Amino acid sequence: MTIVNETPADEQHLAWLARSFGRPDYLPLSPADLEALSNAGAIVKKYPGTHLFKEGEAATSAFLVREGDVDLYRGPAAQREVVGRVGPGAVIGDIAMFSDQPYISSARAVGHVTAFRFDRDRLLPELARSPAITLRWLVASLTQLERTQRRVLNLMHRTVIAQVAGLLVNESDEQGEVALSQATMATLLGASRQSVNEALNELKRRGQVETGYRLVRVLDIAGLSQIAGRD
Amino acid sequence: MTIVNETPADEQHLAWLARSFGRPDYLPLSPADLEALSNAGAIVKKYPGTHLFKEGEAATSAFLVREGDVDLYRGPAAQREVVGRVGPGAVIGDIAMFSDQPYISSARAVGHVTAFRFDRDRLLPELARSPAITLRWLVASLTQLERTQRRVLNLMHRTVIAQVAGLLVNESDEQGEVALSQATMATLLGASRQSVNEALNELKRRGQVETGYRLVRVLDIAGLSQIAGRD
DNA sequence: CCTAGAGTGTCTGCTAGCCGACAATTGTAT
DNA sequence: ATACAATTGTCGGCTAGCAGACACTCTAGG
Repeated sequence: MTIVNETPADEQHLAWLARSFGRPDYLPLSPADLEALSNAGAIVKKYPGTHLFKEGEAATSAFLVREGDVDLYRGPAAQREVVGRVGPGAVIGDIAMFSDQPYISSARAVGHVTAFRFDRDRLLPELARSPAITLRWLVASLTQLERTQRRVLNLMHRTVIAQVAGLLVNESDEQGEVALSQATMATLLGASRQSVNEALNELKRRGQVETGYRLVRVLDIAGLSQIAGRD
Repeated sequence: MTIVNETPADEQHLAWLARSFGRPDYLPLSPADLEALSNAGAIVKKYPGTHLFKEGEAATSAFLVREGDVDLYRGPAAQREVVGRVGPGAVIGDIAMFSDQPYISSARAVGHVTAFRFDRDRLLPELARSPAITLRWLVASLTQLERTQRRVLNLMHRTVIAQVAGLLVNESDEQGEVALSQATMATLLGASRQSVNEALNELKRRGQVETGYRLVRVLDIAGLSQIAGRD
């Protein structure tokens, strides 16, 4: 994880994917749906460090994460650039699969991961049989599209501090903590490490966050949300 | 059309919608599909200046433009901010309709417009009956999503000149002309009018474009594409 | 307990692009 | 024709944020 200040467009693409698709609320499928789709794939368990899929492979499957976290990264394994981490509820690889394109990132199990794997060839007929589910997926993807566009705006002409605030609001866990290095946050936002650092200092000065090693603790979500602007 | 240098986030959202959805290649439906969906709506003809839908209305319908151009704009009619123009093949309003949200923009016929109007209440059952079409729509929307994200990158960290070049490449018609004011282009890109002007001058200096009143003539598409970077 | 590698805190340029302002040009409606 | 509106062309000032550099701090692995 060295590439930090040089964040080529492709890295950021990934960052985008992560930010947009990694969101757990992008869950187009209910348990009932899954029941109906049980023929379309299978549950898979992955040991830490193993891959769900790799960048560049033909996208024959999509995955719905059930348990555990998955890192999305790009580039050769040796110098991989982690670009996002998704947890239970996330659907990954569906775009590539439906669009019949190679995966644009690699997905690697962080801890023990359980996921439902949809196989393209089996899923399509199944969807043709269950239009309601297809429709649900469609609505989910359109919602996602809308959200992505909306988010774009919030990035495009917002100051780094607003972006950082937004990221913290979205990414903080139950304890209000965000366990990301400033460099990673910078990549996620498409900003420079220095700028993120500066923004964080400002927020710290205002008493809205505390920072630590690879950690940011959110103290005032309301305040941050306000800074971030509507989302 | 005064608001030019102040381009609030919402305006740009619209710009995004226009740029992303206005693209004629976002056509998920073949004539055969339409035939199958003929129960889901009806063909409508609009006189110049009339509206297909207005911002804020409940999105009960989506439209597939058949003939003529449609302006997408935002704000009160008096001081409307045109934010994009779409032609035949474009599908508009589908996001709002499927997501059950109000339209985010108004759509107004520029010339005589023929369009197919999908009515939500009739479309949904119809889609349930024709899963293949739903699936096609899904794939189209995911492709669109992917494209949008990719495009985001090209905007996010590219210089204005690169953005302008990209816009020209995408938006030029058969004669290699783009009939947009610099101010509109600026809004579309989320840049300032002045910067766009400067970029255009640079391109002109290099002999890659000619400019006129509300018009840019593309002389060297290859060159522009290269400047724009991969898309 | 030490040390190497990762991450953080800061500083000094530097520049793209924004903003406001205003003149010059082109279109359009009377 | 002619006046008014829309658009283009340009300046100068100003600021956010990037790049490079470097010291300092934390943490994990022997």
